[in-house]
Amino acid sequence: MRKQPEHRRQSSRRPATIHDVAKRAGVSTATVSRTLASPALVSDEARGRVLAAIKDTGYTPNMAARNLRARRSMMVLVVVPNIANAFFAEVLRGIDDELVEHGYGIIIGNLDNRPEREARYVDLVFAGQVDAVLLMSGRVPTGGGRLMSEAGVPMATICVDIGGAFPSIMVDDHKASLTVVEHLVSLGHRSFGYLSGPAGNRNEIGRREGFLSGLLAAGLDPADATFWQGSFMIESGIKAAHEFLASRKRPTAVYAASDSMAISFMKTVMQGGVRVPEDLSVVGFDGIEFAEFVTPTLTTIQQPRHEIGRSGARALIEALSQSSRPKSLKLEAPLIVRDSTAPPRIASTRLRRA
Amino acid sequence: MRKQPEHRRQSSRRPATIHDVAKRAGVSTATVSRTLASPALVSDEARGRVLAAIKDTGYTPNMAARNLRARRSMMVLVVVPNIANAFFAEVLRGIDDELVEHGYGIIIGNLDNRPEREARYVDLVFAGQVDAVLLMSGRVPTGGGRLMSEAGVPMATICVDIGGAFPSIMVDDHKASLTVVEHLVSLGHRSFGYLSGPAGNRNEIGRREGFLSGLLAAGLDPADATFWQGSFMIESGIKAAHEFLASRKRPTAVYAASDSMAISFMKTVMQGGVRVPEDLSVVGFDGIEFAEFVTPTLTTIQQPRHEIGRSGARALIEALSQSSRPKSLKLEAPLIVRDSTAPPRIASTRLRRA
DNA sequence: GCTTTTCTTGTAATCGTTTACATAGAGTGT
DNA sequence: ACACTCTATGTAAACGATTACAAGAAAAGC
Repeated sequence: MRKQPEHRRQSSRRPATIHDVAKRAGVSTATVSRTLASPALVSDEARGRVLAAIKDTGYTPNMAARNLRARRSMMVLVVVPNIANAFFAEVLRGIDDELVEHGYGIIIGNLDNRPEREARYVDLVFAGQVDAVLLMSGRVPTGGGRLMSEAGVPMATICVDIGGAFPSIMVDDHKASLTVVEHLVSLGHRSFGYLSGPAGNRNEIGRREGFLSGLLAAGLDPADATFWQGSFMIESGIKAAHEFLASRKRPTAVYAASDSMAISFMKTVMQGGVRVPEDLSVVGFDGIEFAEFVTPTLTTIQQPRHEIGRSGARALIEALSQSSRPKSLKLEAPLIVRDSTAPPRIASTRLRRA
Repeated sequence: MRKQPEHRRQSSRRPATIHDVAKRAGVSTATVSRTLASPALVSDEARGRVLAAIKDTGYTPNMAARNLRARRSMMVLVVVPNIANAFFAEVLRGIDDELVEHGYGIIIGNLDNRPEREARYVDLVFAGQVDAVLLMSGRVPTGGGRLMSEAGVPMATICVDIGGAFPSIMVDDHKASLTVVEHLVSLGHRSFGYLSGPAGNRNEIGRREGFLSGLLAAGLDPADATFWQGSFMIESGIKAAHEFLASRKRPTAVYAASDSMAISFMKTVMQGGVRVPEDLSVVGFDGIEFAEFVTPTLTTIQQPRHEIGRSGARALIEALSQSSRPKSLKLEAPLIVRDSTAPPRIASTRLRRA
């Protein structure tokens, strides 16, 4: 069981270091470092030699060393509940756009909907491997008995509201829901169904309350509305649809708290013989790409996903440069009216095709 | 313009280091390090004290320091052409699943379809910030006059074939195309259309050749087929559809080299009055989630995206541990038959609804 | 009891940067 | 000619881990 010699990967020659450059240029490592970090401090002559040496050697500063010395990593951890979720992809793009501009990189923390995966990323943060954290999961990750938020790095949540004093960048759920109800009411609807998100979820709460406020504002009694318990996921839309089909009391408009539910709900009731939008109007929430491609195309609240990501990243960058806490932000989410909503049949038969 | 004192972020007390732990436990830093890396070398008694001290101080090893010393980063760079593309999300999940098991993290390199973004990630690799690279873009990233592949880190491409001696983990395009044609032929189709990917693209070439081979195998003349030049993207499906609608010679089955094109093609010809699958069968390639939700649901080749990601990551891990090159791999891609394909009308009217 | 082996532990070098401090030379003002 | 500022550079100490090597103590062999 002899020990291997320490450097065994000599096959690929090791990359040039600042020492190699310094030697070749005939200067000290300090001058090389300065040439890169603050060129004004270096004479034209020396700078020229250093740059030439850098080119010759193909030198790239070693990040681990730089980060160790500078005590920062130029990396941001983005915690996503499930990377396969199409909704997050565009948000990630927004984050990336902003971060790249400021020289930061993205480390993806994919929880894959398994809380036990949180620990790994808690460690990452405590290990100083990232300078800031953007959270898209529904709670503060924990692991080894500590909360990620205790690590002392700037942190913000986006898309979700996890309560507490946590800075969050998201859409105004309440306000968006209001516009949904207003739209449906203006079409002539009077009987509503609401397909909810998971009980207790803060986004769900905001959307539901907006829905209820909307009913009240229209002079309707929330008690007359039908409620189905959902989970934001596809399956719960199917389940609710079956309940809808089995029920005698059918609202003329259903508002689902997510597009996934809206789409699966719509598809399932249509298979049950219900025509959308003739017999039933359906509205979703999120504005996923899908929504434009289903038949009929889905009326929904468009979350400005790219903008959310970008704003979230920007909030972190600001907090980083001012060493302050990130600031919360509520964004506007427009209602996109498509083909899944129309005047109800009974109330306005004459208006159809007008 | 006075200089700031060096440590200005004293607001959040700095994290515990190995020295803090050593002092508290009354041992040397070497013993602390050994307690973590190879506990067998440490006496029970010392180990106990060290572990207690670690718990007390909340110590987490600093990664930058560890990486600097160990000359590795435990990070893998994944270069994606466009992170917002739903296709890649599931692949990423597969990659993540495998990497997490081996203690590696993911750094996302999002090119956002802009080649100028490549340089940043070339630097990252040369800077030793990642131990390996997984490429999903169509070419080897370049920047500052050097190729990413010259950095000497293990590298493989997944999903795509960029030619050369590059290890690739992907689906057998040729074989998959064959099964598409076989399926359509078995339904009774005799006249075909092919909606291609971008000219010269290696995946496109494989799929096209498979298509042609299939025709020949069925005793058909490829010269009778209709070809539309596409780009894998949505718009080119729409464009091809308009050409289809304007043409007198309409094949009874169209095979598109991507789902995006298949879906937009299908939707557009349907708006033009063509019924799918009654008048026209449509097949796609990729198996994106969408494909299941369009109307009619799309028959397509299902790329095992999760498995591709996982295998790609595994190939890298293997190469890393054996300090060898990653090995290429071709995966099976099944045909998923859905509602967009049916026997052609003319040829088999009697068979319909049978 | 003396040598040899085994087990623990500590010392200090190392990884590749950045940067506070020191220094040397040139320029400036009187 | 002297004191003083500036500019350009080098020296060396961090940053926080890992680990080769040395060394002391305890156990084992004869």
